Order: sequence, then structure tokens, then C-alpha cells
Amino acid sequence: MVTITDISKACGVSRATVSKALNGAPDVAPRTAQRIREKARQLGYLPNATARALKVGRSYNIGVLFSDATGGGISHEYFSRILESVKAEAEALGYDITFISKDLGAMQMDYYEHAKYRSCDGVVIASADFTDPAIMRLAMSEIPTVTLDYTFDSRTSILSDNVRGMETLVRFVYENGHRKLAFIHGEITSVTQKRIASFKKTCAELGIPVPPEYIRPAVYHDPRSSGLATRALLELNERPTCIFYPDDLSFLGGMSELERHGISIPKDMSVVGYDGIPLSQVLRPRLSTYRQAAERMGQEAARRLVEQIEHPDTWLPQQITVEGELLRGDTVRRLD
Amino acid sequence: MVTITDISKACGVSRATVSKALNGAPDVAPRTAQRIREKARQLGYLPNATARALKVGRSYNIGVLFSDATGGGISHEYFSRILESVKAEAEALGYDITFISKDLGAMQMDYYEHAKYRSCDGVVIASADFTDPAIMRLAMSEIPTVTLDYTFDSRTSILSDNVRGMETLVRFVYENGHRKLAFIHGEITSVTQKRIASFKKTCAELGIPVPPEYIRPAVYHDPRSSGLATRALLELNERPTCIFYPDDLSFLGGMSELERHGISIPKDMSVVGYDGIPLSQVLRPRLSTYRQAAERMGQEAARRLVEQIEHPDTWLPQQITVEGELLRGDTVRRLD
DNA sequence: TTGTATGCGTTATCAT
DNA sequence: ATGATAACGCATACAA
Repeated sequence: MVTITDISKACGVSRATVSKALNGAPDVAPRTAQRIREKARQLGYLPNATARALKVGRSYNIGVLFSDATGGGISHEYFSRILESVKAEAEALGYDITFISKDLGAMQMDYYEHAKYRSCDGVVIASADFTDPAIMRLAMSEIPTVTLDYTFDSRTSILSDNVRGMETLVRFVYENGHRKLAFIHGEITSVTQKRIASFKKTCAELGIPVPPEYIRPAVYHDPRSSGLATRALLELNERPTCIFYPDDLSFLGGMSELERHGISIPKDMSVVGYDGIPLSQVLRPRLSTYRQAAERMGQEAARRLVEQIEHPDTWLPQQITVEGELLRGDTVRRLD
Repeated sequence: MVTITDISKACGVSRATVSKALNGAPDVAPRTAQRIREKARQLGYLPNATARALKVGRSYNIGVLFSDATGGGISHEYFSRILESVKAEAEALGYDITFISKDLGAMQMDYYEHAKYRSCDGVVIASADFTDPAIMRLAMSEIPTVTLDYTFDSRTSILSDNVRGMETLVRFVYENGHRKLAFIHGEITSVTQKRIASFKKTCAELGIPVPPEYIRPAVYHDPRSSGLATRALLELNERPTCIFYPDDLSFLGGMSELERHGISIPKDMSVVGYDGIPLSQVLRPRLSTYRQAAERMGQEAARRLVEQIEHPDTWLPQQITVEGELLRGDTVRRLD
């Protein structure tokens, strides 16, 4: 490994001068600086991020927290898109990404400890069980954090516009003449609560009654449970004309169930999803859904976090809502 | 931040003794060690991975390389499953994961330089353009590496069993009476070459002719291009009875195209996919496909890499093939 | 059994 | 404009 010491010897100057030259300090003669940089390149010098981090107290490394346990693991498209965009933006800003988890090897650490252990300059909390005290500890610590789809007091968060998203979908369905809307929702989280509330509120505003049996619980990203919920809805005396699914993937469970009953989409039943994953637009008929702007969310998260890291003095916590868009698709039939 | 110095002061011993006690060195009195550990916990001491890495020359950090450009980005299910399992296994072994990329912020680094810059103990190359000289440089460097689905000379690789996978699918289709098999393949990579070769070889063994027009190019994970390839196949005088798709997702493009022609699966046309992603088993009819054991591959990659890192003396490069399994599904019709 | 001294590679302060 | 020196937190060879 070639270090600044090697360069200093090769150039006949001190290590301090080399360091300055390499970092573009003003108090080094242009000619010497040039010579040093030349030599550095020639020798294949690479700065050592570890040593620098130890010295300056900044690692240029940000942690990313995905706790798979909550069903929000990396392999779910929404989260992998967020991860990818956090990564891209962070790298553009000169930061590397490290995963933060519990239980690294034999050591038992909680999230906060892990982040400290790795000297993370900040952490993006992308998907987690926010009732977990360990998450709370991290979010409330001195480590800069940005949360996605959840807000901690006095901390920055990036929020998908669940309220508006659901409202948009309900109004879209309403405009197509539907008055009997059923909603299969995911497990209860703050996101789910917002969607349910927005669903009910918008229905109320439009003067549509929502019988309790039209609201069915299921599990996010679990087609099977949505299939069961669909079956329950079909067994009602008064069937809905349109079913809202927790997410696009879950809709597939409903799709199978509807087919099994010989019910055609959208002729006999209209449906809408949520997320707007690519798959939804590849299906025929194309799914009517609401596309969450995962890329923008990840990008925004990385930017805000770095801003907070680099300008802690002028920083203020913010709740940033990122708007998605309606994908009209072809699964909502026009009723007359 | 509480350091070993703080503990040494609080305990009235030297920093060396504290370090030893914390690391379970044998040459420290049990009572002192106990007292020190107690104090450490009490003060909320956390080891500093950065300082330790600088000292011992090991970071307990492994790099993961996904170059999105090749269409193998994180958000493709096969790769995100690999990532997740690499992460899980690495963490179990006490290693953290950092993404390796080109161009970190303003600095221009290639992959090798990035890995050195972050002092990675090793790198998992999961998805990359293996013709890229930068990948080659990394793989051939002194840094331990493990490659997935590609083999570099004298390096360890974890390989999906593409040859056997394709053979299994062809034989399965053959046993169901099919003799006219068309294969839509992804862009040419070593994986694709293996699949094409295995397809042709198995067909030859079974005495099935494969007219050139039955082999169609498309793009992995791109339903549209597979849709076009499907259309081309349907326009042939002699249509195939079964179409092989590059992957499960691409099949969806074919599915739409077949529907558009009023062709029912599997009544009028049989199809098989590749990958065995959860989606494929949620569709109705369930897709006949070959499930790649992504989890095992990631796990194996992490294990082999750590083995190489920790026992460089006894280490030998290996090509490890991980077997997948046939998912029979319902999209291959029995022909009489 | 404990402590002293040293260095990992870097940057920052203060002389020169 | 340059350099000597110290320090970041830790681990280890060696002395006591």
C-alpha cells in the first residue's frame, strides 16, 4: 500500500506538505503541489478512508436500515427502488453506503450501537418496525437520521403522499361511476392508517357510504391473504363494484380468486392497486394504480441527510412529502 | 464518545490492559477483566471499528458490487434476493456490507480503487459487465473476491446451474410430448451462452430439430422485447408448441402478446420461464419454470469469501454450482 | 499479571 | 512555503 509517507520520501518533502498538496490547501507552492500530485498518481496512491475518518471524525459513510422482519425487506420492489436511489444519490455526494442491522456476528448491538461502531455520519431508516425501541433509540440519538414513511419528533422524514394517493384513487373510481368501494388494507402501520383514513374521508366527502364489511385486513405483499379477503368480499350479499388492494403485488392474489369465480376484470369487477411497480403496467389489462415516487424519495432522503451532516448549524427538521401519480390503467370499468 | 482511555482512567489501569480485557486476552487477571468489562458496559463503551481497522489491517467490511448498468440492478428480484442473503450471511459472520461503485462523488475511482479506499477485506461481484476492464482489474487484484455467475481464472465463483436448469426444462417439456420448442433468450452473456448451448444440446440428445428461427433474441427483464419475439414466433408458418422465455418477468410480455392473438395458455401454447420468482407462482395458471437458488448462492458467496479472507493460506479457488429446482406449474400442456 | 511504548495513515496546529 | 509534532482510538511486542 502506498501512503503519503511514500510520496513524501519520493518527493523529498514532509508528509504534512504532501497531505496539504493532495487536499488542495492554499499554503503550498503551486509547483511543489503539482510535483506531488504527479508523483502520487504515478505511484498509484489512494487515500485511506479509514485513517482519514479516524483523524477527522467523519467517515463519509452513511448507514441504511432495512429491517427485513417487517416485510419491508430489500427484495420488495418499492424498497429496492428506494435503496437504489439512496445509493445513487449518496454516491454522487461522495458518501458510501453500509447496511445497519442488529446482531453483527457474535456481538450484540442494537441499531444505534452498530451505527456508532461503524462511525456512520448519518443513517437512512428506510423500512423498520417503528415501534421497536431500538429504532426509537437510533432516531432520537445524536446521529443524523432521515426516516421514510414515518415521522419522529424533530427529525427529518420523507413521506409518500398516502393521503393524497388514496384520495386520488377514490375520486378516480368515483368519477367512473362506482359507489360501492371495498378496501383491502395491509397490516396496521402509520402508512396503513393514513390510507384507511383517507379512503373513508374521501368517501364521506363524496357521499358514499362505507359499510364496515367493505374494509378487510390483509398483509402487504402477500397475494394469498388478499386472495382470502377477496373471497370474503365476494360472499357478501351486496358485492362491491370495485376493490382496492393493499399493493400491486397483493392484487395478484385477488386476480386469481376472481378468475376462479369466473369474474372478469374489469367487466364484472373493477380493481385498483397501489405502488405502480413495473409489473402492474405489464399485466393485461394494465392495473389502475397509484405510482409511488420511490426514486425521488430515496434521492430526497440522501440529500437531506447529507445536508444535515454537512450543515448541522443551519439545519432544521422537515417533513417532505413526495407526490406520486395516478396510473389510470384499464382495470376500472366505466359504470353507467 | 467513550474510549478505552476513559475506561482505563475509571478503572485505574492502563489502556493496554483494558484492550486485552475487552478482547478476552488470556494474560489478564480474571478479576480485573471482570471489573473492566463491567465498567465498559456501565460507561456505554463501543469499540471503534475504524480505529481497529487502521491498527489491525482488517476492516471486517466486505464490498458488494452491483453495476446497475447491465440490467442486473438491485431491483431485479434475482439480485435483490442474492443481496439479501449475502448481507444476512456476512452479518452472521461479523462482517458489514458496503456497496462498491465507480465514481464516488468528485473522485474518480474504479472498482478496485474504491474497494481499497474503503479497506474492504473482500468483494462479492454479484452483477456486472464482466467485459469491463475495471471489473477484471478488481477480480485479478490481491483483494479476495467471489464472483457470481461468472468465473475468472484462479478465483472463486458461485454459479447457478444454467446448464442443468435448461436441460431440466427441455426434458420436462419433451416428456409432455412437445417436439417444437422455441427459445427466446436474453442478451448474450456467459449465462445466456450456457443456456442456449444446453438448450440445443439437450434437444439434440432428444433428437429434436431446432430450426434457427426458433431461437430469438430479447432482453432480460424486459417484457416488451419478449413480447416482440413472441409475435415473431407466431408469424412463422410452423409455430412452436412451447416457448421458453428468458426469465419469468419477460414471460409477462409474451403472455400479453399471446392473449392479444386469442391464444390461451397452455391450451393453445405452452410456455416456460426461468428464475422461479414468487410472482411466477402467484399467476394463474402457475408458470412452469426453474427456480434459481438465489438465497443459497448469496450465502455460499459470503461464506467462501470470508473463508478466503480468514484462511488465505489454506484457501483454494473453487467453482461452486448451486442447483435450482423445477417448478412444474401449469403452463406446459400434455400433448398426445 | 500489568504497564510502556510504538505505530497504523492521516490531518491540523504551530513553528520555522 | 514548509516541516516538526501531536493526535484520532486501538492493539501488540516487549519490558517490568
